[in-house]
Amino acid sequence: MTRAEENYLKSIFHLADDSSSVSTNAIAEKMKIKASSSTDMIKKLSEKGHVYYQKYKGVKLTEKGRLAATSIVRRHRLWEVFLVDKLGFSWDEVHEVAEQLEHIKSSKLTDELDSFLNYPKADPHGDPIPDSDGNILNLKKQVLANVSIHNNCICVGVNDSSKIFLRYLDKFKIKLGTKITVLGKESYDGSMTVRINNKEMTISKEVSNNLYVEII
Amino acid sequence: MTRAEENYLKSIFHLADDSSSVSTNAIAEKMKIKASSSTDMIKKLSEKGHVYYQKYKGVKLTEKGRLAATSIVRRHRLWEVFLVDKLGFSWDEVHEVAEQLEHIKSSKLTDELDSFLNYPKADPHGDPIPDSDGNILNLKKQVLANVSIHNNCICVGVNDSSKIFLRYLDKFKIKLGTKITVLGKESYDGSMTVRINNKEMTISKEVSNNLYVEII
DNA sequence: CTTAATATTTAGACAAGACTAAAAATTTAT
DNA sequence: ATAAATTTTTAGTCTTGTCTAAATATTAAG
Repeated sequence: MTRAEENYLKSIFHLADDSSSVSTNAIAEKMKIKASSSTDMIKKLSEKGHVYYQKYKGVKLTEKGRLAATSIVRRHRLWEVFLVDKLGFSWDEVHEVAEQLEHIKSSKLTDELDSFLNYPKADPHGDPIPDSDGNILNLKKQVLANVSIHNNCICVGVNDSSKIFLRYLDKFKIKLGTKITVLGKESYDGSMTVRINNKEMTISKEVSNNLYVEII
Repeated sequence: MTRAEENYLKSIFHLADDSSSVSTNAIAEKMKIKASSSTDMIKKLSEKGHVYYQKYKGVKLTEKGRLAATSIVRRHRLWEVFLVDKLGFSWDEVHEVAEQLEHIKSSKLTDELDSFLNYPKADPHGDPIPDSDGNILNLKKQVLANVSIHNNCICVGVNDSSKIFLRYLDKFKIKLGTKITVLGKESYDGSMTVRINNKEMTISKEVSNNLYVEII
């Protein structure tokens, strides 16, 4: 599997949440290449059994193709966690580097990394990390603002990755995996009282709208 | 700088310890490609100012080329340390994966990794890690067997990377950076009494011949 | 010092993956 | 239902990095 092939599979995967079919044009647009190049490669992927393809009718991943794609997504997201958690990258600096790291081929590497990171369930943007069999947990990721009172949840990502917001989070030591308990909500301004790191604090609607959490 | 170009520079660097010149044939042999391919690429590298090249006379790295080469070597060796120290790879499993990781381009990544690993001076094979300016510390790496009595040294690598030997080292918790004090030597069989991890032990000539250390 | 052996380069070809321009199929609109 | 607009595919070209076969330099041997 070449790097180019991997990128095509990944793009198709991202374009087709459900198992709907994707046009060669849509692929080209996403990958910022010309449609003719896309058509060419799709033919190759089809011959190799990674996609179903009928002229003018678009493509769908085969099971084999889906597995390859989730494997790439798994690597990408694990590396993103690594960069943020271990190397102190901010949540908006990771994508470009992870685009490169995702192509490193070594299943031992991927699995040891997973273990080293303590089997994270989501990347820093809150997107779920597929397991090594290609299963993707449907994280009921939601914005903190929507969590109702008395619920416990963990931080799984951000909606806003601006420097200012990330600095705010740093200041209060809110990061991936941080546990948050919702203690109260103020209907007047939407502000919220929460317990984070064993300290109570009040956060604005703006903040709670930009924090993704998963209820536990 | 393409991946292929990087591999050529790395090979030239490894072939020319001193600044002697390297034949296109030697490069081809090292890289397991044909001599004609090597000649072709050398011409390109020469045009780009990475090597000095005169037909039939071999090549030398320019300062620019040397800098690029050490940067690749730096990345390779840092990743090797990461794989062994953090992900539990054994010392003979790392090379192939590091060959891939060394091509990831992000100076932030390299420098943060260096910091995360606590600025290691040598990779798991005892080879020195260039700094970000391309300086290579001349580690006076030597086999433990040659260290004389009363000296303190730290383990910087192995000469034998067989599973059995590595298992032996694991058993006694000897790893990269482990401090070793030479307490005595037995001239009869070359065995050596040492203090490792605050415990005295005797190691055979076979072992001390296969452990690289640096005197401190 | 001339020839044989060896090392190196040149010339021409090929696969991968991209491109442009043109042709063909499909969809939309009248 | 047919022409116009749009989407998709085909055909041919280019670059990168490799190869084989042939040509040319260099080195070694008598």
